[in-house]
Amino acid sequence: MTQELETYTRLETALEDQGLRKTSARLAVVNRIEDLSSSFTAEELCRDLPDVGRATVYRTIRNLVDVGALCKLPIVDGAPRYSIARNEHHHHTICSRCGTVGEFRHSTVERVLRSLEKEISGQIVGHRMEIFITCEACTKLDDQ
Amino acid sequence: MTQELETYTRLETALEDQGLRKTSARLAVVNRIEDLSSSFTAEELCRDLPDVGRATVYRTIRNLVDVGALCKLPIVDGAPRYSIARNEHHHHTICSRCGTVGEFRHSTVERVLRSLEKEISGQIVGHRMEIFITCEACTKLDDQ
DNA sequence: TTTTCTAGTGATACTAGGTATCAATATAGT
DNA sequence: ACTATATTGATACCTAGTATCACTAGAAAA
Repeated sequence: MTQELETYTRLETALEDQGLRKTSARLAVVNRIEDLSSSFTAEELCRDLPDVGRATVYRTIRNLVDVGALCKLPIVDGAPRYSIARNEHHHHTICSRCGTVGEFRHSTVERVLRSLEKEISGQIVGHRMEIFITCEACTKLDDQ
Repeated sequence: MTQELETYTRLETALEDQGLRKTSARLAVVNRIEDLSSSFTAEELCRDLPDVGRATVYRTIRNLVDVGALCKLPIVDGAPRYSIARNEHHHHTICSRCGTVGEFRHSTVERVLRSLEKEISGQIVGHRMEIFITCEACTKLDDQ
């Protein structure tokens, strides 16, 4: 009984929890996502993994989104970007230059929602908040 | 000099302000949008206006979005929905059943942003907030 | 370890949503 | 009415994503 058993990554675990087989194709997708450490589009992932079929890449992404391991961020005028969900409930920062996605939590957002309940007709069932930024790396590029 | 001069709608005015010709195709698109009184997708508009070419419908929508007369709301797993922008700065409610879009303004959202500036690395250049609801009409459908 | 059953794969064809092209046409100014 | 040019819309094309289905590989039983 070694530490090896602990080396399953959180995405691998997400697959297991779904009762999905750990196939070489799925592991390739999952490993690539974890190597990226940033957000990505489905097509980018396909390009990075030419030996995995497009259909499989899309299917695996969908599995991971369904189980909550990935967030799918709709992008106006572009393909949705995916990022690993690190916290239970959170919001995103998106760099409008390079597309890098970050996470933040803020209790005030939830408080805003409660106060809005009165002025909104209908029942609130969810919300989404994104903050568009110029990230530090892109700001540095400007300064040069 | 009659009141007739006042009958330009806000979308017609938006076209004029762009220096765009008021062609019959564009007026058909604009009138249809104003008749709708709700949000719509580009394809819905094409279906409603079979005599206007698809390209023209899409072009006109793009013009109106560019000038700020329409809001383009990205929808996860679906075509973006458009709604007339009635207020300068606002956020949207979206009924997750029927897609109806509403507007709301809330000063607290802006206050949240200011307090977030400290904990976010990079410069905030914009934001977006959407509240997903079950609207009253859809709630009534449930009750039956 | 081989067999067997089923989940998974990936090439292909397809769909939806949207844009570029370009000859034909409508618009607005003279 | 004439003319210059903005606009149109049919067409072809593009990107993103899904359905199909014969084939393959994983996992569990024998």
